[in-house]
Amino acid sequence: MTKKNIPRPTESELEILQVLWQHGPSTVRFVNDELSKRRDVGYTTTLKLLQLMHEKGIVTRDDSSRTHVYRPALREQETQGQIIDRLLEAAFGGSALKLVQQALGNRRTTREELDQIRDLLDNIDPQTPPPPTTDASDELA
Amino acid sequence: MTKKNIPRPTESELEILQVLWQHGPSTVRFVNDELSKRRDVGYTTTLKLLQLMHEKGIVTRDDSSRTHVYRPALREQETQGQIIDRLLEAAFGGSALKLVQQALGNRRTTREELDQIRDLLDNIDPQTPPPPTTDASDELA
DNA sequence: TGTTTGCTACGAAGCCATTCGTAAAGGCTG
DNA sequence: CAGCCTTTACGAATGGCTTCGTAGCAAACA
Repeated sequence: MTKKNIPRPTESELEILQVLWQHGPSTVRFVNDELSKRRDVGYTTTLKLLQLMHEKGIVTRDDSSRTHVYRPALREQETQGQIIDRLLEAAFGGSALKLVQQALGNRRTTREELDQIRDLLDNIDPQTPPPPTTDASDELA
Repeated sequence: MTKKNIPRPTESELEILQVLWQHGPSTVRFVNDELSKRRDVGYTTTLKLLQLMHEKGIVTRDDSSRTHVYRPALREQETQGQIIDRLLEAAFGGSALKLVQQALGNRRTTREELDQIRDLLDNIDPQTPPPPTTDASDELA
């Protein structure tokens, strides 16, 4: 199954991916310890999750030694991008603007972060061609 | 019934909420027609979804006439805000900056939207006092 | 008035995510 | 060596989401 088909990580899987992204290749024990800092989770639960993720191709593992070492098979940015895509469609009607407004509006954001975002904005090439607004309001059913 | 506890809408429920937010109070038929523009969905499926959402308190309905009229019980901004909160925790380690970077970085965003975001930034009161930075970078596992 | 159409209610099935219990095996220590 | 600890592998139970089929009823229509 060398599928390009990237499985969409569940919420639990994302938690684990975050640990792996942040700390690099990790054992089940380590991942579980990290997760345990945030919530109650059994060791075998974490193990099972990692095994499933392995089957799905979300992580790879080195099982040459008895204690397996897992590492992410998905890159952080790509994955996050995908998630945003979904969210954009699912909850924001495709409007990145609305999403950013929400992310920044209802939240305490530091001046430093705001500045960083401004920098980011200045480095974006605006996509001049506004997509032909597919206004389906004239259709009927 | 009158639960304070706001249930977190599922993805399908969000689709429906979007229709209601956008078009106002709607019948099952109307919602289903809207959903059908995007994907294949049976009438009774939409009906059931709306009934469940009603039970959960996600929508209210007027059943005084034979054809019931549903309307959202959650406000768009609040709901979207909640969703962002979750996403922030689940996938972005709580960093709104990272999220915004992803939302804007890998995406075709129009100049107009970028300008609007700049306006938004200018109207945000930055949280100048970075609270006693709980810098966890020295922790180990 | 009898038929057809449209609507709601309900239940059940299928699928997936999550959690946990238990067993088997390797390795380490006393 | 014996026993304990850690690890992996499974299997199963649970619960939630989604979908659909069927039935009953009301309204509209010819």
